[in-house]
Order: sequence, then C-alpha cells, then structure tokens
Amino acid sequence: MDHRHLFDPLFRRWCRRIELSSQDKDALTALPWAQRTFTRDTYLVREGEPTTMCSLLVRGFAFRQKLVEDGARQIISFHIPGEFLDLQNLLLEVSDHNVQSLNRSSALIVNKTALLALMDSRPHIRRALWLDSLLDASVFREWVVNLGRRDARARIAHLLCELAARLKSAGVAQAEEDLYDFPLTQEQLADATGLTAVHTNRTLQSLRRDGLISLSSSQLTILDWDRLAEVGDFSERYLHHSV
Amino acid sequence: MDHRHLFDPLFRRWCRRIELSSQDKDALTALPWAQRTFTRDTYLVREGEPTTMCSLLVRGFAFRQKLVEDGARQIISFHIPGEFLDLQNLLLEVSDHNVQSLNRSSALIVNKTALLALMDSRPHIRRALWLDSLLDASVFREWVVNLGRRDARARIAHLLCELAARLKSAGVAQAEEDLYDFPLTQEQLADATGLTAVHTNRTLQSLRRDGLISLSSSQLTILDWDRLAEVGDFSERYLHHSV
DNA sequence: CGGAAAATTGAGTACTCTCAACCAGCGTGG
DNA sequence: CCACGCTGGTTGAGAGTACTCAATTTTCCG
Repeated sequence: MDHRHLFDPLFRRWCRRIELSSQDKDALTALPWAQRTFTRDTYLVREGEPTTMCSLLVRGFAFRQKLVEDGARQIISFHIPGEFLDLQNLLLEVSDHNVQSLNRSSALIVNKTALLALMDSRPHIRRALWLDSLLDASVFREWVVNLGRRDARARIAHLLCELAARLKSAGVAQAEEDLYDFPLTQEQLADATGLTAVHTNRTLQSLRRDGLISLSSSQLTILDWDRLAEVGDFSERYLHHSV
Repeated sequence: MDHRHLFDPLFRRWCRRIELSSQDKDALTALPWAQRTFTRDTYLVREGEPTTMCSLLVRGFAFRQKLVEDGARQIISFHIPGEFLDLQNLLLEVSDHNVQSLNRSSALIVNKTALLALMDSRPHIRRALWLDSLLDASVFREWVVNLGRRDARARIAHLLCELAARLKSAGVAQAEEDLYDFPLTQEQLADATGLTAVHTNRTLQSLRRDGLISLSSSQLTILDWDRLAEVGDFSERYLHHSV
C-alpha cells in the first residue's frame, strides 16, 4: 500500500523552513518504512536499550519520559503527527529515555542505517533532520525554565500555550476558534509539569474559574489567549516557527 | 599567533567518539577564528538577537540561561573548555536564550557561515558537531527530570555529580582524588536547580554534614561518590561518554 | 450495565520560600 | 597597614505553595 500521504504533515512542517525538492521527498518516502499502530501507553523506545530504528509519528500523540529511582515519572516532551520521536538515536547507540504512545496512535518506523545513508546523499534532508533535533532541544530548554522558575499556575498555562501553538501551527483540523483535540490526562499533565495530579486538578480549576480555558472530555478551548499567555509567561520564540 | 593547541580539549573529546583525520582537524583549525577573553558575567549571546557566530570555550566556565517575566533567572547548562556554547545557532536565525561567561574565560569565535561551509565538505566534522548538539539535548532532558521530580537535596547532588563526571571525563588537571575547580556561586547553583540561594545554602550544608562533599573557596571535593550518586539518583548514561 | 480509569474534594503536613539580619573574605584605596 | 565596601555565604523565624492520603464522584468503554 502507498503510505506517501502519511508524510504530508512532515513535509508541510519542513517546507515552512527549508527548500525541499520533490527528489528529496521521493527519496525519503522511498525508504523501507513500516507502519505500526499502538494502543495507549505502549513503549516505542526503552531507556538503556540499543537503538536500531527511528520513528515518525503519523497519528495520535506520543511522549517521552524518564523514570526516577523512587518510581516517579517525568514527561520530557509531547509529540504530534509529523514529528520524529527519537531522532537523536540516529547518532546515539543507547537510548537515554523512554518513548510512549499517549493514545491510540501510529508511526512509521525505519531502520536508522537506511536513514543515515539517505542523509549523506541528501543535504536538504540532512539539514531538515538536524534542524528538527535542534528544535527539540529548544523545547527542552524552555521546559527547564518552566519547571525551574514558574509556579504551578504558570507552568500549566505555559504547557497549554505550547501545545496549542504547535497544534495550530501544524494546521490540525479541529483547531478552529482555539478548540483543540487534547487527549492528555491530568496525571500526564502533572508528570510533565513536575506537579502532583491533585494539585494539577486544582490549578486547572483555577484557570477555568478565571475564564482562561475550557477543558473536558479531551477537548481544550483557549478562551482568552492573551491572558493565558501572560499567566504562563509564554512567548513563541523558542518554537522558532519562522526559521 | 598559533592557536592550534586551543583545540586540543575539543579534539580529545571528539576522538573518544568518532574518527577524525588530521585533514579534518587542520580544516577546522584553519577557519578564521578570533580569540576573545571575558570577565565574569559577560554576555556572549543574547536572547532575541540574530545569530552570526559560533563560540568554542577554551578557558574558564560559561553557562546558558533564560530570564522569566518577573526577573528570575534559570540556568540551563554549564560549559567547560572544549565545548561549544551555541551550536544550535548554526541553523537557527534568532537566539532563544542567553550565554554568559561564569568566570574569567575565553572562547574562539568563528563566523557561522564559515563553519557551515566546512561542515558541507567535511562529513566527520559535521557528524561531530551534530553529535555535540545531541549531547547538549540529552543533558537538557536530564535537567528536566532533575527539576521536575527530585527534591532539593537530590537536585544539588545530581548537579554536582554531573559536573564532576564531565570534568573528570575532560581530564581537567585538578581532578585528582575527586577534587575539582568549582567556581560556581551558591546563587548560580540555585538558579540551575530551581531553588533559592538560601535553601541551596542549607542543602549544601546538609550534604557536607553527611560527609558527601567538601565545598569551599571554589574547590569541590567529592568525599563519597557512591553515596552522592545515590542521593542524586545519578547515572552517567545520559552523558553518553561511550558513543 | 458494570467496572475501571479519571477527576474532584477535604484535611493535615512539609518542603521550600521570603525577608531580614549578620558574618566572612577580599580587593581597593586612604 | 588598616579601613572600607562589596560580594558571597550563613542563620533565624514565619509564611505559603504544593504534597500526601484517603474518600467520593464522574466519565469512559467494553
């Protein structure tokens, strides 16, 4: 079967930043990809295991996480269709964190040696992949700031702004009038913001009470973008949506 | 003057992971580098400004940071000689964070277009630079975990372990019997761990009281590596010292 | 319809912060 | 040579944000 259309979100994202010839696109889609689907919380990559493949998310959400010694979990990033989940494993031999599906989702998997070979012959693909890993890192940096220097209200507001901005930029269908498909549980939100689920719940209620957001049954509406961004000290710069 | 020896820490670090021909090294050192020295707290890169150069730290310490809306500072990473300070700016047009010298230090500065051109013709240099930015990102991820899911004691222990491990790996001279040159102030330590300077002070005292470390007048001694690593939930994996 | 997962609520606890004062080391200048 | 001032480190007391634990309600799915 032809899975060429599954690359559309990726190419749309890339083409906003770099020039990509149709030969480049053809070369990428021609790689031996395998499509796999996952139920929620399935591990795609496990910390400590040798790296052999790379995954491009094409449906659903995914996230990366690490577990600390007492069993607590810290989520490191969320991912939406059109994003790679483990690009760093192209050059690293052992994975340093876990990757999990967040809901029912699917990804294209390719052997990393095939992708590495393509990169050597395709400068634009190479550039795009490197840029992607730099954008990942920029988000990690902002998360360090979010966890280190913002209180619970600001952390959650910031995370909601980030996800909304990325979903909007990706042109996700439901993103009309700031309404987003938002399948995160409050526990996942808590594990991403370094809070407990209970405190996350109370903080969300405070954001709702103030008329900033509406969030229920996997639907997030941002009722007042400006005030939410102010509460979350959010600026889009670190997403580098232009260049 | 010949500044070729200033690249030694970089090449030593790189050669542990990848093969590098003498032509590769010559090509890199032959770029039009300018050496600049900095007094403490000098800005090398400012958030929001267009990126034009790349910096390789050759003496002293440096760090990256972001400021939040209320003026608080979050340090994102520390850097030692032989590390690049702003590799991501090769591909990003606007800097998303600040880079500052931590003490009296100096760096080699090169125009980023010159470095980009070299990368296109030197696959091994390219590979080394990409790997460096992936290692940066791995450290950012671990910091997310550190800030999100560890208490003050563990955060500080973890940070001390990381810096000690990196200094030891770099073969810094003073690193005999776990004694390290450690010029960070408690305020900088606090800004890196998301704590206040006061609480950082009390937590350091508790680590000293327990016989884990000795820290004064810019000298850190790790008295009991195993217990400190246990307190800090520290594992070297994310540093990817092998591969 | 039933059971599990997710969300919500309450009460008590504790870790970390804030503010403010004080001490120690060090380079500069009188 | 000592006084001075600045930065960095230390201490104390009180406040507050976020946590823990446990129970309850609501939602989601098979």
